[in-house]
Amino acid sequence: MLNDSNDFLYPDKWLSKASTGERVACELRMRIISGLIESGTTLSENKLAAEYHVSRSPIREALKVLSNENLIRLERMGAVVVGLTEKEIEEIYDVRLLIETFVFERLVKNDTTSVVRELTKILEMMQIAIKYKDADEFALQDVLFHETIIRSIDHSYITMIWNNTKPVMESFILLSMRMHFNEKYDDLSRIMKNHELYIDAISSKNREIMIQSLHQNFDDVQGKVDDLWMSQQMLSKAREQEKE
Amino acid sequence: MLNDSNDFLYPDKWLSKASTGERVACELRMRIISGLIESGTTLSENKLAAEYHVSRSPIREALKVLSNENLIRLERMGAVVVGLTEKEIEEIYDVRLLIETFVFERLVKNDTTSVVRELTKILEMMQIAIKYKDADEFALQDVLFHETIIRSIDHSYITMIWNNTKPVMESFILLSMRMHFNEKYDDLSRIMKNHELYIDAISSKNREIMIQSLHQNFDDVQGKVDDLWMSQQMLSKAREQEKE
DNA sequence: GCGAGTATACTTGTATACAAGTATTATAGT
DNA sequence: ACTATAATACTTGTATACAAGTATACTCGC
Repeated sequence: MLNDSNDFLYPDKWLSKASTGERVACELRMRIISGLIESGTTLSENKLAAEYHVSRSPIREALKVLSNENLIRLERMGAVVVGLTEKEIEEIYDVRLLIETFVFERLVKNDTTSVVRELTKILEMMQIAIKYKDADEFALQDVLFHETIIRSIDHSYITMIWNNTKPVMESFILLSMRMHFNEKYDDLSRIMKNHELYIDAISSKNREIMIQSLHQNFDDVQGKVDDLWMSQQMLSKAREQEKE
Repeated sequence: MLNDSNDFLYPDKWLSKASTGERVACELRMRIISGLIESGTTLSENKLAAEYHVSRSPIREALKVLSNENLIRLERMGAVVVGLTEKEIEEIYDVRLLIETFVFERLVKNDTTSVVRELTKILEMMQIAIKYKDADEFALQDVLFHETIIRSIDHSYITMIWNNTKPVMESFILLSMRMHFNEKYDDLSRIMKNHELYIDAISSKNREIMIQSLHQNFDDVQGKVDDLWMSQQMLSKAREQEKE
């Protein structure tokens, strides 16, 4: 049932040390964000357990996780899928803008050389990922880039917010990258340029550049949002045609 | 074992519709924040299950919740208590400052009359709570005040952040209020004045007043932090003496 | 044909059972 | 006395079992 038409969506190697529950959460998350599971669908623990060939324990765990991420709503009977509309994606980026701005203000008060060094390393990794056309790796490094910045100030509650938004963000970026990677090289170089700008802002502690970079980043995303949105629409149309 | 010296810390009536897992989470949260469970302690699912006379299922659920709130760290063997130091409390208020500022910027773009009306109602409830010296009710309404503001902009990810920080904040405020309520009436009137200021800022859409109010609020908290901190120290000293 | 009431099937929440793995402790050998 | 190895006791993760509650559907009465 699960493997009828699609392979697993989430990269296996990222799940090496994950428990069954985490694996299910990742898989469900991808299926929800990609639109394979439509908004409004009601998920039942029993059915999911049967589909994934596991017991209800890990399923319950996964549903709790997804509920925290606002992808589903746990109700009396069943978990209804909230999904990710354009609105939610904008809201996630609101949050990222908010915390990255906060982090920047903290960051510039201290020595930033070690962070800059780490970020530069990640940037080079991203370059390699482009070279070998590895969309997943590129997405991973992209997320890691921002995570590195955010964790650098050692603020447990900012980190908490990051931890809660990261999975959705990561999945979203992953899907976007897979769709774009082979077509739009312009986009990729723009993303790279923007990340360089980001590093510049941090190393020079220049607020202006920072804001410029953040907005640029947001614009980048906006395009991806539209595309993902369109692809979801297409998927759902395709499904409707199947039903006929 | 559990009821040897202390009654339950969390108000029973707030748990009317809660599951066992939620109840355990609330109780453990209060015990951690109050310092009854010291930082660094390792909690075992089995022992907790035995203490609370429930099975491991709800305990696991509770530990996941507390882990999300950054009160414990789930490790290979056991969950180690992180606790709430002065640093963490400041960090929570960083986050609240961050999101309430964001919310204000959104709020002033729309009609605020209905929110102001709700807030005014809550303020009157707080006044009644003072009149009847009901610290718990006062704390509840205080938290509800801020929740009302935050939820008013209907931003799912800001709401998510609130949901994740609320329980700790609520417990913390609850404990603070219980300690202060009967001693410092000055504090209470200051808090009330500040909430009025908050409402003024929203209804007049005045950014200056808003910032003033937020900072005032933070100063209020700072005092409470010191006191709670001291009380934790006292508790831990008392425990050491018991051991002798 | 239609409405009320009951029965059934499915829901979650909690308890228990089991398996795999890890730390600690005790014992045996040097 | 000390080290190494083995055994034991305790850890989590997953599966299964059971109970209480809810929605649906069917049947019976009108």
